[in-house]
Amino acid sequence: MPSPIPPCGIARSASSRSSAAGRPHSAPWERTEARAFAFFAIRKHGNTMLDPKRLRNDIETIAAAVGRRGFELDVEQFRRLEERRRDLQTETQRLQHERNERSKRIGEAKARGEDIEPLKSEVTEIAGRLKEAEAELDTLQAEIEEFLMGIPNPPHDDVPTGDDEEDNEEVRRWGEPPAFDFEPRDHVDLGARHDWMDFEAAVRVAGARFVVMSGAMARLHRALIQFMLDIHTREHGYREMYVPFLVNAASARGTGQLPKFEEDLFVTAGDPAYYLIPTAEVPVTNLARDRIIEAGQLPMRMTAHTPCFRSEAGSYGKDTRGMLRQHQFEKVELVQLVAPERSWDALEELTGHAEVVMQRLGLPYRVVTLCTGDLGFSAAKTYDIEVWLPGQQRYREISSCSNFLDFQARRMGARWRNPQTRKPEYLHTLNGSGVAVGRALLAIVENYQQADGAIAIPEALQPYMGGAEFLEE
RNA sequence: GGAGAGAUGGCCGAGUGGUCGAAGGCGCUCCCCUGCUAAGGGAGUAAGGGGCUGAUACCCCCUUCGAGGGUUCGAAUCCCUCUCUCUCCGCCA
Repeated sequence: MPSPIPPCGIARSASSRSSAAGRPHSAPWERTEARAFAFFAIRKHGNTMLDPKRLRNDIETIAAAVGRRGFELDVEQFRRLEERRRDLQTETQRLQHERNERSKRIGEAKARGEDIEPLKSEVTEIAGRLKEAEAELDTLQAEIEEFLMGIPNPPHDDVPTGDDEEDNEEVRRWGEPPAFDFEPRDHVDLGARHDWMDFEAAVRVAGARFVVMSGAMARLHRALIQFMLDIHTREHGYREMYVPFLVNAASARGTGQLPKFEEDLFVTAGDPAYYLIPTAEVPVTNLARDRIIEAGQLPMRMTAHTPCFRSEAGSYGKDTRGMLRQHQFEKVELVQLVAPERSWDALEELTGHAEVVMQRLGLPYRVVTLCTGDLGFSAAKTYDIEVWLPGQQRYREISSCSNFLDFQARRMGARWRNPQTRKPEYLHTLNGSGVAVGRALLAIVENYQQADGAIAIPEALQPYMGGAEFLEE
């Protein structure tokens, strides 16, 4: 039976990036959403973001790995909880068995026309004890879930240990920062020409962290989107997707925005609430939620252009000038769903796909491996692509490419059927920006600026701009 | 917004209180037959969790028929609440 999901696939994660180290996490049990999800996880998938079996068998290794990201896993606490859980669960199941057996016997006795009253009172007594045991077990399991939910994805061995972006490891550079024989301006100054970028208008219409673009600049923005989508669909084998920009809570949970990072999201007022997507990763990766995908359909490579909405809570005062950090921006996203053994290769490929965009645009960039302190909560490894910004004289993130292994798949129930075992198993998810449109735009403006304030158009983009070599009007 | 119907395994679809984890079909796996192909015959085939174990092998057990709660000795089946889907009407594109 054909899956409604088209064959294709890559993924990324700016959102999941919201960090393990950066933000103080509130304890899960302090939030009702976390509790609700804990039950959800138990009932729906019976697991959490980490493989519970692996935790039981090899908790020391996991503790050491997440310890590298500054996360202290309380091994003793876990063992205590687990021991109690095992006893309680065994007892509960014993009582359930007892009840089932005796109820069955009542049915048989009744069929024979015997007196069933004494049997009934017996089962009633068992049911009473069972109810208590079940309630206690529920409470305990919720507690364990809360404990597990707070554990980040153990970083891959390759990931350098570090505190913040200072400790990220440069992998490679491409291109040379342009040498200007004049003082380069930033995109805010350059964008003021012809009202190409109007931040004041945006404040009147919406507020801070928005932009209004007009004329050739608006067209350039649109051209970039077409350009990127064409590359990924025609050359890299991705299927173009159009997806909802508002998602339900289950999807926000699936990719990890909820429950921990709710304050990063915009939410609608109605009931049920919708969440404005902070990245296309959310609707696209969730296409696989609660599904079993046939092996022949993997790898699934999907690309989507979407707006992204972020509250940017906690980044007050950061990057307030210009359009580097906005509440609304656009992105062409790459998402891949792959068989587990393929995911590390897929991460290299996916990162390469994003790099092609940079190279075609002639934008100097470097690739860094995020250190443990900068790594997003759900990612096992992330490459950031950073573009050179003459206005800031430094490299800034323009794409973030991550392998989540089975971390996301586990919590959203995204599986594939392993031909070897014939069993459904969790698949691996990846995603990456290919690339952020707004940031690509301002990178072009700054890197292609002329002494007189004119902006040249990268050659590869000219066909998308009616053949023009400079932004006009 | 008004009225009605429905939600069952990878998919379709039976099933109105016990022997139903669930008929049948499709799909899939293995075997047989057929000189390729097509067709045919047989067997098997839900997921999650726990226990046991060197074991992701057997075996035993528990849970799950949209979600949650209730009635009952016993619930896919009865009751309540919620969510979603479909059809018709209205409304708006």
